[in-house]
Amino acid sequence: MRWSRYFLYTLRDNPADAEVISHQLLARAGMIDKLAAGIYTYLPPGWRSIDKLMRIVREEMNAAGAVELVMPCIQPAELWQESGRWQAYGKELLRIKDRHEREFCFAPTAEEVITDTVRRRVTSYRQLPVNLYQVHTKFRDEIRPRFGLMRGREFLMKDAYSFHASAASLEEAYRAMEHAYRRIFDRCGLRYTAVEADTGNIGGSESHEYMVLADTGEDAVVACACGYGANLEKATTGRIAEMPAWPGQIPSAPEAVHTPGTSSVPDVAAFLHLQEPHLIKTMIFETDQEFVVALVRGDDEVNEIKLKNALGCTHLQLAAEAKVEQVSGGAMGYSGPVGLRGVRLVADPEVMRMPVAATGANRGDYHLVGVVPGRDFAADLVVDLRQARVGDPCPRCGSPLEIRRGIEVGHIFKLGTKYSKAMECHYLDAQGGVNPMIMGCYGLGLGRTVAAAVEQNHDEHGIIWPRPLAPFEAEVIALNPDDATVGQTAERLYGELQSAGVEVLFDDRDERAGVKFNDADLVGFPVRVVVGKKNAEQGLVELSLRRDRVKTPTPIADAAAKVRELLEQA
RNA sequence: CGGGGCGUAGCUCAGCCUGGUAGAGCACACGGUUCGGGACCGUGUGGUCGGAGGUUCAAAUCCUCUCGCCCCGACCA
Repeated sequence: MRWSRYFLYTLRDNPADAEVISHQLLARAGMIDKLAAGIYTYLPPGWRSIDKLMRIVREEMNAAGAVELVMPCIQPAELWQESGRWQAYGKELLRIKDRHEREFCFAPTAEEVITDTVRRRVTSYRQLPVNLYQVHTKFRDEIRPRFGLMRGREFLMKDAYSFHASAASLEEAYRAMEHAYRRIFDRCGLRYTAVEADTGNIGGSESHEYMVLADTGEDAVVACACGYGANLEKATTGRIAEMPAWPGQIPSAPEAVHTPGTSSVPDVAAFLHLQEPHLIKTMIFETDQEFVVALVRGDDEVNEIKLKNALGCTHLQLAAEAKVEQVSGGAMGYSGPVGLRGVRLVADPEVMRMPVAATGANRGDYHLVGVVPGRDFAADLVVDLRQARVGDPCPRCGSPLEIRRGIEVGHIFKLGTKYSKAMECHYLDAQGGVNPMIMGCYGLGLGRTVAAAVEQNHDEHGIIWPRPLAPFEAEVIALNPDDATVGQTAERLYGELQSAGVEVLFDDRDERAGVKFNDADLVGFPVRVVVGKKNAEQGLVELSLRRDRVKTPTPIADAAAKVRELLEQA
C-alpha cells in the first residue's frame, strides 16, 4: 500500500478531549475518529489492527471448539422481558421503537437471543454441549463514556455462549475458554493477569476477568505472588490482625460520651484516645426496597459490591443525609448499631470478632464507648463486607497482598441456569427427564484490547505496536522520491517485501524527512526501511526496529530478507 | 443523575471580564528557496462565533432557554 493512495492522516496536536495515552495516540496516529460521545469510526489503519486481533480471536475460538455465528444487534423487547432483564438492566440498555411502536433494544450482550436460538433447536443431551460465538458491535449507554476505545458506548466484542448438560461439561468448556483467552492475549504480546471477579448483573457463579496491567486501568486488582488474583470488588483476604488491646476495662454497659463536632473515624478515635480499629464504622445504605445498615471495623471500608451481593439487590447506594437521620434517629456521622430498629443490620465478621468497641450513639454529638458486639447488638447477617487493602494477608498463602491497576479486556462467566430457566431452554436427559441447560458466557473487548496494547506499548514518540496487532508490519520511506536512484530503490524494496508477504506501507509522499520519520514513529510500524540519496548511491538502505530505533545500514540486495529477520524480533 | 468546565477556520486555541472591522499557529492552494528528525519567505482559500430567543443604535462578547462535548463521583467487554 502506498501512503499517497491510502487513507492515513496523522494529527500534530492531541485532540482536546483525549485524556489517556491510548486515546491520544490512536487519534493522532489516524486510527480512530470520534463521531459522538463514546462512538468512534475505525479509520483504515485502526481497522487493520482490529481486524488482526479479530483473526487471532477467531483462530483461538475455533481451535477451542467454538462455532461462529452472528446475531442481530437490534433485538425485540419480548425476549428481554422473558429473561427479566428488560426491567433489570436499567438505562444502559438503549431502547428503541420501530414505526409500529414495537419495542426493541440495541444489544449490549446476547444471552437472550442465543438462548432462544438454542432452545428452538437443541432438545436432547445428545446435542450438547454447544459453544457459539460472534464478533459484533454492542451498545451500552454508559453514563460516562471516556478514554476513547477503552470505554466506548458502541464497541466491538467477541461474545461466546456455551450450553451443557452437566456441571462437568461446563467446567470443561470454561477451562477451554480460559486457555483460549491466555493464547489470545499471549499472542498479542500483552502483560495481563486473570483474576477472580464479581459476576455483576449478568449473573452466575464462577467468573474470571482478564486484566491488562496498566496504570491508567479503571479497575483495581488484588494480586499475590502465589498466583491469587481478584478484582478488588471481589477480593477476600486472610484473617486480618486483631484490633489493638482495649485501653482499660470493658464496661458492663455502653457509656454515652459527648463528642461534639467529631464524626469522622479518625477524629472520633483521637477524641476518645482510641485507635481507628477500636471503632465500628456504621454506614446506612438504601436499596431498591429497604434501608440497610452496614458495619465494618473503623479502619476498613465497606465494599459495596460485596454488600450488594449479600443482600441480593439490584440497586444500592449510600443513603442521603435526611434518610440517615430518619433511619437512625440521629445526625449523620453519629450512627451506630445499638438500639436501631426496623432496619437490617449487616456486619462484617471482623466486627463481630471485636471484643469491645466504640461507635455512634444515633444521637448528634454523642458516641457509645464500650459496645460489645453480640451483647449490645445483634447482626441480622454476618458476611464479608470489607474492602481488601494493600498488605492484607493473601487468602491462600497469607503473604501480603498487592493492589495494581488493570484494564478489563475479557470476562468469562459460569452462568448456570439463570437464563435457561427463565427462558425455558430445556433438554431431555438419558432418562427422559426435563432439565434446564447449564450455560457459560465469555466476552472479550476488541477495541479495548487494542487500546490496552497501546497503553502498554508506547514511548514519547508514539505507538510501538506488538507485531501481531500492527496495522502494517513494515514501512518503506523514500526520503526524496523524485530522485531516480531513491525512487527506484524504494519501489524495488516495496515490491520485494510485498512479494515476500510482508505487510508493508510505502511512504511515497512528498514530505520532508522529519515529517515522515515522526509519522513513522507515531503510527508505530515495527520495522522501518529508509531509502535516502547518499545511502542508496552506495547501494545501502537503513533498517531499524521501532522498539529500539537503532539504525543499521544494509545492502539493498539483503534488505528484504533482513526485514523478515527483524520482524521475527519485533 | 449530582458537582465543575468548554463550544470561535479542518486541528490546537486567543478574543468575551469592560458590546462597535473575527484573529494566531498548524493544515490546505500557488510561487520561490530548502530537503536525513514536524523548514523558511511571499501570496491566498477557509468561520451562520453550537442553536433559538431576548436586551441594545449595535452582541462572539450581556441575559434566558436549549443542544453538544469534556472533567470529578455510583456501572461494565
